[in-house]
Amino acid sequence: MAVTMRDVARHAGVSPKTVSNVMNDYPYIREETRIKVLAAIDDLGYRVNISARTLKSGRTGVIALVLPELSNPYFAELADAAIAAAGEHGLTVMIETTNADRQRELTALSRPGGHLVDGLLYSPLGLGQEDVDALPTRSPMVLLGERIFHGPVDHVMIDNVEGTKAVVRHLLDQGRRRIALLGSKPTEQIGTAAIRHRAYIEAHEEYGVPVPEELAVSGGQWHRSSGAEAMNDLFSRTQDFDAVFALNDTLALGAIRAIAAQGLRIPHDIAVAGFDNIDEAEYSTPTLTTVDPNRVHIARTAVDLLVRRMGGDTSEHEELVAPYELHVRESTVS
Amino acid sequence: MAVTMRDVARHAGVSPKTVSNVMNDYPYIREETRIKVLAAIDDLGYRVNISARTLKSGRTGVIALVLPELSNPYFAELADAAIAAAGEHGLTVMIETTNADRQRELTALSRPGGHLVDGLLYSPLGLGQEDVDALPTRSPMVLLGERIFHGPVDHVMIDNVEGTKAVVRHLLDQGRRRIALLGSKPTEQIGTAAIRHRAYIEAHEEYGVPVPEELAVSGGQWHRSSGAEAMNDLFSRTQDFDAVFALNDTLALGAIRAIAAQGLRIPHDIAVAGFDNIDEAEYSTPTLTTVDPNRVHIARTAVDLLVRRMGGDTSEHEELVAPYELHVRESTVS
DNA sequence: TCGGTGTAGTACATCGGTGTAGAAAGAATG
DNA sequence: CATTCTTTCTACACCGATGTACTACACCGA
Repeated sequence: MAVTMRDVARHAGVSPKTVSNVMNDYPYIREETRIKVLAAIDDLGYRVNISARTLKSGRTGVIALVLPELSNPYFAELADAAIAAAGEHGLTVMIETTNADRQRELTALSRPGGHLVDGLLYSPLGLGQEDVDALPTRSPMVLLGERIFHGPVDHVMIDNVEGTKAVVRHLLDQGRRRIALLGSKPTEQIGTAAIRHRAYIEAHEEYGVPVPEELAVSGGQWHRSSGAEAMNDLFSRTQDFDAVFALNDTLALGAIRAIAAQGLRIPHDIAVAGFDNIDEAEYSTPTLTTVDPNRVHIARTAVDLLVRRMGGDTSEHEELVAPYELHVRESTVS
Repeated sequence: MAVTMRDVARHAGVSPKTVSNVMNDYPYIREETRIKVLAAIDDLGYRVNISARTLKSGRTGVIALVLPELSNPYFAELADAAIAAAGEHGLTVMIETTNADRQRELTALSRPGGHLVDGLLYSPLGLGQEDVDALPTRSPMVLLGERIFHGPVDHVMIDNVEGTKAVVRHLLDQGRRRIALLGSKPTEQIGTAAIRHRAYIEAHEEYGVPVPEELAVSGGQWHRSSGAEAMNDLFSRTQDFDAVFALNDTLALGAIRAIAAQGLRIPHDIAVAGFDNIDEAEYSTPTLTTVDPNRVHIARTAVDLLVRRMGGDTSEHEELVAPYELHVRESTVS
């Protein structure tokens, strides 16, 4: 059996509550006693039982991060950033993946594990605005991503509109006039794809450049493989385009692969740009022009907000947008 | 305040214990009573308090996965596989990252969260054989990786020796005779780097090819950036090599970048091979020849072992090696 | 009729901490 | 000297579930 507070108390010759007080930095403890207790803790290798503490105090020191999958570098890097940010608050992160499945995302909201965590960072991909009522109004939670808006929770977003416009403008500035769009989701009115798609159209309109509707290709799961497939799809229909804007970096990297396989040169024949600025974008061949949504900022902001809510802050819910940054690399300029 | 078992019991007109019995599928319950209780649970939206259950039963349904970082795709993909494997057993995964820092890896072993998890999947990078005594002998744990051997725990390993030999033999078979080694750690006697380095030497010896000691370059953190730097290092010293074996894929991808920057062609001038078979290896330009250590197998094996131990199995500790697979791609053959 | 077995449910203690109230001792105040 | 305050520590109940032990009843066979 594990060592308990009782054991420590006996060993130190004090009451269990005094041990508890020492552990929780209760101010009125004689230095001598504190040392005695700490020594006993050390001697016996005592560790608090979080479950017991939780039962009484209601706190676990754990927050959950719910996201689609870690295989996607964007989410992996976001998770790393969130873990680091949580660590600064002394919190541990429990990661749950949903594969972007709506049902699994919904159950993640009501898991019994809900009792085990103090708060939730929630990044759904399968939900939609109609699920807004499923969001918990009482337990602390911060929403990430673009599937639901104006929910009863704090929300940290990527600056999709301005970020997308910046990269599309950049392509237009390079003289590209036939920019294919990779990864669109024609059936969806909401979500990241729809928002970026609209911004892509708006950027065209600002420049008075006709929107090449026929160059929009849907791209499934936004993996590398979908990027390559979508690209090959497009090639089978037309060669009449001089740039590709992929809705995320993995799509773009898959596309680069497919373009190279056609024997075409990037950016000379076709310029390619993505979105996310994953680590890989800086080391691909060619390096990838992309928008950095500022993961570190997002993670830190989200965790800070969550911590505030966990602390009982009930002020108005916030909707925050992280500042983006455009990184111009080889795939669009030579 | 949340709904408790008492509330449900009162609502259903039974004792709290009966509610507990219903929830735990205790066989001797009248169908009528069961329905009454389930209805009450539904009515009140009751969810068990895991902490309370844990306190009494000692089980949480959560396992921890300790690894260096998620930004490294190898670990991210391993984590995904582990989460999936754990899910099949109804377990949730709590991920903890250590940045390969020895101290943080050691504290991860004794965190208070230790009470919160039923078992531990542990993948250290900073520890060494001298830390073998720090491993817990009592709580269920499965060791991953190559930093410690013959510990008091189960151990699932990559087939580093045969995997490395296979890829080096492949390079030699292609007629390459001056194979640079990227990412070596000269100061370390143990660990993945040392094992793969030795296997690289052995493969040379099997073929009677002299080992080009001067072509071994150390590579820090095994990131893309370190790969590029190491490669540039090497170029600044010599051009007398016709292949590069990078000790992992991210190093290899960084190296590919640096080689391309020199205006050299892959594999014509220099062949490149890696280790890990991350998703990216299949979509890089050129695609990367590499060894697949079989993450899915590793994750599933490790979780299965852990579940057995959590179930109280105290049989002899196992050391298992996952079967590797060599993937030959463009970076070594044209 | 009696005892044995199986079914259905309950009472109570308990897991390991922490909040609350308060006791004991000495210091400060009037 | 009595009173109040401060510091230090303790006793006890309780968080919410579950294991153990027990009651009660029905049914069976002898």
